[in-house]
Amino acid sequence: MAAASYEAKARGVQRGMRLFEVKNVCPSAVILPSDYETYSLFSVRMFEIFRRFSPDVEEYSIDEAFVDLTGLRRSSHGPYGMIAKKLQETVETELGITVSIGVSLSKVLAKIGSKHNKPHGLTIIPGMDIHIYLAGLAVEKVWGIGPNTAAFLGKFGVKTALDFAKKDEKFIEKYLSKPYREIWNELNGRSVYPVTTESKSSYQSISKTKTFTPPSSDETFVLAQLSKNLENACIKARRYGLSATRLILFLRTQEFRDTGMEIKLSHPTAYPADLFGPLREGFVQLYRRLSLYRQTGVVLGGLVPEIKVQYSLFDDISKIEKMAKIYSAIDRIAEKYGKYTVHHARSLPTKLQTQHEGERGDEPERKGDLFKGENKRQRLGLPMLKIKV
DNA sequence: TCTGGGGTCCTAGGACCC
DNA sequence: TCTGGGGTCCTAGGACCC
Repeated sequence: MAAASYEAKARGVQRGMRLFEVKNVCPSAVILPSDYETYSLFSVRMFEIFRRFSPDVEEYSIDEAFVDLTGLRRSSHGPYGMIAKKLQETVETELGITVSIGVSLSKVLAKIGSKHNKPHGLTIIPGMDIHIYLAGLAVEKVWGIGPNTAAFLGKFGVKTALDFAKKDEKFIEKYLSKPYREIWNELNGRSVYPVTTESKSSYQSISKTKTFTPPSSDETFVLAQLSKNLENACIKARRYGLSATRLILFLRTQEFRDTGMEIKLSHPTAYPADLFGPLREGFVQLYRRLSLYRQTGVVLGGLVPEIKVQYSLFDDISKIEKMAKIYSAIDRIAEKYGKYTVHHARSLPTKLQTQHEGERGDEPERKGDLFKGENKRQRLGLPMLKIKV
């Protein structure tokens, strides 16, 4: 389970729960498959609204952004809080969704503000009030501070965000690395993280993993899972016009022991046919017959734009071109008839083992299961959007 | 959080070179 | 041949985020 409504959360549903657990805690829960396409449409519209208020918008994730309001009070004829309020109202009227906003001197403080009051919150943290908001906040709730760092800081009596902010520079320099020094500055109202406007150029890596229940020690089955991971990762890479120069594969056992390895590729590629060989070699080294595996994963790394791929004198160009043709045909078929219309025989043995009920299938069940006269968007009850194509 | 899936960045230490 | 100093690049792994 990836996300829960506020109502579900109130009844004890938590992020990362498995579906049967959700049903145990909250039998009346309505479980829906995710619909990334719709989220993306809202996301694009939301960022577009933000940009009406300021040109400096950092699209941080699909549902979050940083907006730099510095210097805009003049043109907006009002304080920052008022600009934020207007921004919030605009999103609500145009998109029919609520957003929570934090306004402060730095990104880390703005984040704290945005989480302070949800949903539909608007929290302004001026410099003189920083301590108020930090005092009641556990240090691990601060953006960038996780359980490990919180545990470490706890050894020095640092429990709250305020405890951390008040530590002197000598302590910070002595014990903490760059990211935490930066957070420390941000908490003290000194902005060190810029709002970066330019959208992230591209992926650094593409990964595909899959957990299967029950766990398996079947060599053929586990390798097939990896092959399928690889195929899926390659599909995504090709969609973004990227080729990989490294292949990482890993296996996770029932006991959550991970083993993995990285393989450097002789030339950049996004074709499974090029990668099954190395994948298999890696797998043979990792696989232990007596282990029970619950997850496989593949990461394509060292991604380079397809265009820039240089072939060496000794590469077989005609073979490469043939491969390109085959895969572009496969991609077109997949687009037209669905993802798994055509796939490699190597991935076939994933069907050896029936998956437990209630586990995710390859596609959300709802897709295609529409009533007459319905389309996906109407069914979700979404407001009509003007979609730029 | 008794454990789903997809990402990013930082750092220490080794390899290699002059 | 051995030793010392310094720079760069790469990799594994850690930590964190949505």
